[in-house]
Amino acid sequence: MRATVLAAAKKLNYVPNPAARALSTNRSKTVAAIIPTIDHSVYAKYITAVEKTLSARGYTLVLAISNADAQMECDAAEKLIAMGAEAFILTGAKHSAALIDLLDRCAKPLVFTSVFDDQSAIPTIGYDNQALAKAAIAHLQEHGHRDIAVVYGSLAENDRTVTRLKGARMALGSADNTLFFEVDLSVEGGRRAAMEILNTDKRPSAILCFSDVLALGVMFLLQSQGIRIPLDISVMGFDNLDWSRQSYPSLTTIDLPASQMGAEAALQIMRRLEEDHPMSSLDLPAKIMRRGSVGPVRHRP
Amino acid sequence: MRATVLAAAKKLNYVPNPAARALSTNRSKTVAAIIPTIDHSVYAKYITAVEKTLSARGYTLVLAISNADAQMECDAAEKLIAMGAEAFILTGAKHSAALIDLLDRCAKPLVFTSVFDDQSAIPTIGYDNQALAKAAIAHLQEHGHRDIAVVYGSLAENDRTVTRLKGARMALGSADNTLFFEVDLSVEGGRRAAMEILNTDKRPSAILCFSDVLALGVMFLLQSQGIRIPLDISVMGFDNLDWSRQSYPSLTTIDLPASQMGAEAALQIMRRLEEDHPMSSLDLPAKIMRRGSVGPVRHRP
DNA sequence: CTGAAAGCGCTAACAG
DNA sequence: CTGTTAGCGCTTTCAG
Repeated sequence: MRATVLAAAKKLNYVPNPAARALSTNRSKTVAAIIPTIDHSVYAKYITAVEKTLSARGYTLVLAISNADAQMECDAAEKLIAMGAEAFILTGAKHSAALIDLLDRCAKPLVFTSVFDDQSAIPTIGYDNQALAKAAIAHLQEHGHRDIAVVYGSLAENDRTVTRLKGARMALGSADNTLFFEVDLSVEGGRRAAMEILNTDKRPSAILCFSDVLALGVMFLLQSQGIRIPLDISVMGFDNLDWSRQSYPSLTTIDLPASQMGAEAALQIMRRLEEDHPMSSLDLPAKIMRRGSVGPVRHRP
Repeated sequence: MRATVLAAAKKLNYVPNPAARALSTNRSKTVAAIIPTIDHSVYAKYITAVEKTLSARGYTLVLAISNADAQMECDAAEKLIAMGAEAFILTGAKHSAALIDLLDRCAKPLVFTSVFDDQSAIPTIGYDNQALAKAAIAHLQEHGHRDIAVVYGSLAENDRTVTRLKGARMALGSADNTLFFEVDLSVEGGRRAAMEILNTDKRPSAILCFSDVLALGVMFLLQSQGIRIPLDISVMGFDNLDWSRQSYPSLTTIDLPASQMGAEAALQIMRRLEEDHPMSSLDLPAKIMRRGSVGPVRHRP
């Protein structure tokens, strides 16, 4: 009987109307993610994993782009609620109080990604940015580097960068021979930072970038000035983007578990939605990729 | 009266239920886009523009990723229809007959992007890949290059690449000293192609890549071998990704109107949906960015 | 201009 | 196990 009806439905090309179903069940099977920009491999990878994981179980991802602006993020969230999003995946741990309050009042399940924080009241699925930055500095120090420059994108709307910076500062201790450069999170930003670095009195022997994108800009500029990497200056990145292994020289960097993070966030959200399973923070493994752009410090002539 | 109700609604935090509205009006205000991968700046930019344009007018983008697989694309479209997508934006002009048939039967408005084709029955919003490839070859020829290698990603599921290749072949005429390399569309692919190129008997004086991503891999490999760009070999890309101006040397490439394309596609879809305005193909301007990676041919010693 | 009611297509609860 | 029915929250139509 059931079979005959199903067969007839198939023959008639019947497709259930999702709006009617959503209205009746009060479930839209839609989850929202808001990312600062799609135009960065690290977000692209993570969102790809979210989309795959969600759609494999019949859920739909709706995506909004905040341009790293807290106000835009909040506006986007309102729209997404109005569109029927059942849960939210936000990038980073710092968001406008209005947004958190809104999601709380609407009782929308919520996860933060790209960070791991034990203390957070809201579950965080990501990595320990502070520890990773510390590890990066330690890696440079193991190679004898004492004069290190740190390059990063805007601190204003990016708490991951702030946390990494804190970690780097801790690892560096009271060494005040460290140079810090805040630039645009872009290849051009990296280039500019490197230009400034070359103009300083005491050139650092290593440059740590909080994104491979910045590191690429740094490498391009150093090469254009005939500076050898890592012989003259070592360069280290963050993200482990696709090209970083193939670059010349290959880039020493930190591999972030972007895909795993997206999949886990999606999974936890769905379990929360379906079985009311409580969500919990997750510290995903990241690791240093030791490659060719970091070498031992060379003593100056 | 109207005002008092509106005020009360605001005070009570009333949000219309989108599912009920969709059910009642038979309109979801949702449009679907399917792209091969999100992890390529050129798609990321175009999708960002689609999302912005759509959401500015109260529409929602639902995104699916096909991994450049016609079957996955078709499956994704079915899901998207079941989710209530009202119209579709597909990348490229080549899709499974089943998919086109499906969208036709469901009477879903449809546009193709990333290509412009006068002859297409379905509106195409993009650029003339064949003409652009011709122009690229011509640009190299103007610099005296006669021995040219062409590097591109998989032809199997990418009609833009096929069209570009056709254009390049036409511009090259009967010159059979041209080398063609089909590789993975990645930095690693570019690296491999460059390795092969260096191993050929008669090294070309210029390498044209149908993506900046490939060009980056080519440049990395040439540099690792101590080959000077453009002195020893010229390199040309396609896409004009962010970093291409900052690379060392800066990459001569073709600027594709990715953002404009996304915005136009979204706009036409919405006009079609709202005013039944017929959609029409659009040939958007692309142009050669003359930069540092292409130089005059040097006669061999 | 305001108020009442039907119905969009589905699910869930309940009756036979 | 099958068949019937109420109702999800909105829009639209029609009556007052």
